[in-house]
Parts: sequence; C-alpha cells; structure tokens
Amino acid sequence: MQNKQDEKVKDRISRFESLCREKGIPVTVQRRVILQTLLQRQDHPTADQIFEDVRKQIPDISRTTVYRVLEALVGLAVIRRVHSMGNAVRYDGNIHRHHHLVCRECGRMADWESPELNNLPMPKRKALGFHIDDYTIQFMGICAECRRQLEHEG
Amino acid sequence: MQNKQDEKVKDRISRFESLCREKGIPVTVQRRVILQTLLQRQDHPTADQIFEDVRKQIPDISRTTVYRVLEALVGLAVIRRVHSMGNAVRYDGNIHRHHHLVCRECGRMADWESPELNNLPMPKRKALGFHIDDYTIQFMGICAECRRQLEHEG
DNA sequence: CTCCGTGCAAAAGGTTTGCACTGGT
DNA sequence: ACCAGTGCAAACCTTTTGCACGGAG
Repeated sequence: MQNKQDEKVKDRISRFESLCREKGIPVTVQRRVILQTLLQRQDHPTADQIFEDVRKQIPDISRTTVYRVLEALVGLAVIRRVHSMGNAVRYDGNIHRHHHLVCRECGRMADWESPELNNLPMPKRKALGFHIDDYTIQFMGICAECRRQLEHEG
Repeated sequence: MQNKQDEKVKDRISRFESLCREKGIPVTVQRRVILQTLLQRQDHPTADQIFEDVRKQIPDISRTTVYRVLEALVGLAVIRRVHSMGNAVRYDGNIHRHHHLVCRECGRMADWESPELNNLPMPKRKALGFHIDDYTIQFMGICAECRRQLEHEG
C-alpha cells in the first residue's frame, strides 16, 4: 500500500525530471524535494507548510525558493493551485446556488447559472466526516482579455 | 431594467435590517452602505475594492471597518466569501479532474472523486468571452472536528 | 563558461488586533 | 446608559522583488 504510493511519487518525479531535460530547465535538489514533499502529502498545503516540511531535509532552504519553485511547478503543469484567483478574499452578494467562470491568468470571475448543474449528486452527509450542504463549480479557463494579450505576446 | 435591479437591492437591504432587529444587532450607516455597494456590483470584489467604492459615500470610513463588516455579513449569511479557505494559496499534487470537500469553519479540504461528476456539461467555449477547458467542484460544509467543537460551545 | 536558480533582506500587499471613542438601541 | 461598532495605528502573515553568489547544463 505504502509502496504503491511511493512508487507513484517516484514516477511523478522522474517524469518531472524528463520534462525539465526536454525544456532545458535545470533540475535542482530543491525542486526535487519540494515536489516530492507535496506529492507525499494527502492534503492541500500552503507554501509555508511545505517550507516547514522541506526544511527537515534541506535545513538551509529559503522560504523564497519554496514560493518560487511552487509557482514554477504550476507553470509546468506538474502541480496545481487549489484555487486560481489572486491572494485577496473576494465577496459575492449572490447567495443562491450558482457557479463561476474563472480566468487562470488574471483571476477575473463571471457568474454562471445553469439549471442542469443545480441538482448534482452530493456526497452524503458524513462523507469523510464532512457534513456537506451545498456546492459550487469553478469552471477554469482564460478570459477574453487575457487571451488577446497572450496572442499579442506570441 | 435598472429599476428592477435597484428594487432587488433595496429589498435585500431591508431584509438585512429586519434580520438585525431580530437579532438585536445595531444597523449602522457603514453596514448598510457596505452591503449596498457589494450588491450593486456584478463582479466579485475584494475588501479593498469595496473600501474604495464605499469611500465615495463615506469618505472617513476605515479600511478596518470594511473588513470587519464584510466578515460580519458573511457570518449572518447575508453575503458569501467566494472561496471559503484561509488567505494563503494552497497547492495540490493531483492534476487529474477531481473535487473537494471544504470546511466552512477551518478551511480544511479533502479530495472527492466521483465518476458521475466528471462529465458535466461545460459552458461552451466562448461563454462570456471565456475559453473554459476544465472545472472543479467545491462541496461546502463542516468537517468532523469543527462540528465537535461547535457542539461543545453550545 | 554561461545562466538560471538560490538565499538573504527588504518591501509590498492583505488582514487582524488592541485600545479609546462614538453611536445605535 | 449600555454595549456593540468604529477609527486609528501597529502588528502580523503571506507573497514579491532586487541583488550577489553558486551550481547545473
């Protein structure tokens, strides 16, 4: 069981290394250990939590490096941010069930309402200890303005 | 059209005032204007964006008040946070389509996989200018630990 | 050998807190 | 009059940036 998980992690890491070689990006100890640390956790840690973990293996690593490497890994699509908006809390005056279109680039959000999405099968109360009573879907993509900008850059 | 929207806002505000009276919570100018400001916007502003807006009506309002009032309104279920995790970015090593159970109280998250949720009808490319290519569902509720704690408090 | 990645320190957001004062009820 | 809400300033936490050094390709 544990071995199976370990193998998966090893596999992901070696695929990451191939990807780096392909793109001519240096494979550093820090990157390998940061990726490994995230992959070994079953939760969804913050950069700082990863920093604390990684420190056990690389005591002199800098917090800055952890932040930079994580964003680099996101850029390579090796890992994901859990939610792709900026780092400020956003508020919504609409309290009935509705969904959002979110731009990966700039965090811009638009509402998305669709009756067929409003009666999905919910995890039953008690799922994993959670009492779930509502849900909201984030549709992810690129907004018109960012698309235009990306095209202009090349 | 505009009048219809204005009426909705007025209605929400007067319902908010009733709720306050019911609970013996003071209705202040600041609260009314902050709520109104959020309701009049069609986007999902940050506390700071609301602060800038509200300033036009109450030039001497403090940023602190805006932060506090918004959280108070969330507590009363009059408005919502767009995503209910803490204020640090979280990373996920799992890059295939999957969903999350999120605790409203503490932000704890668990993965939720369900084949029947992995082929929902997506907004067609171009919806509102967005090119959507993926989605993820956030199921919202209370985790076991927070439930226990809330019961202990009364 | 050349760059990119790293570490450090400082700055830049975003948010919270303690305290004195003001304003709703 | 009482208590909760507000404003201010300072603290705090998370993230970003500039620069000099060191290690990977």
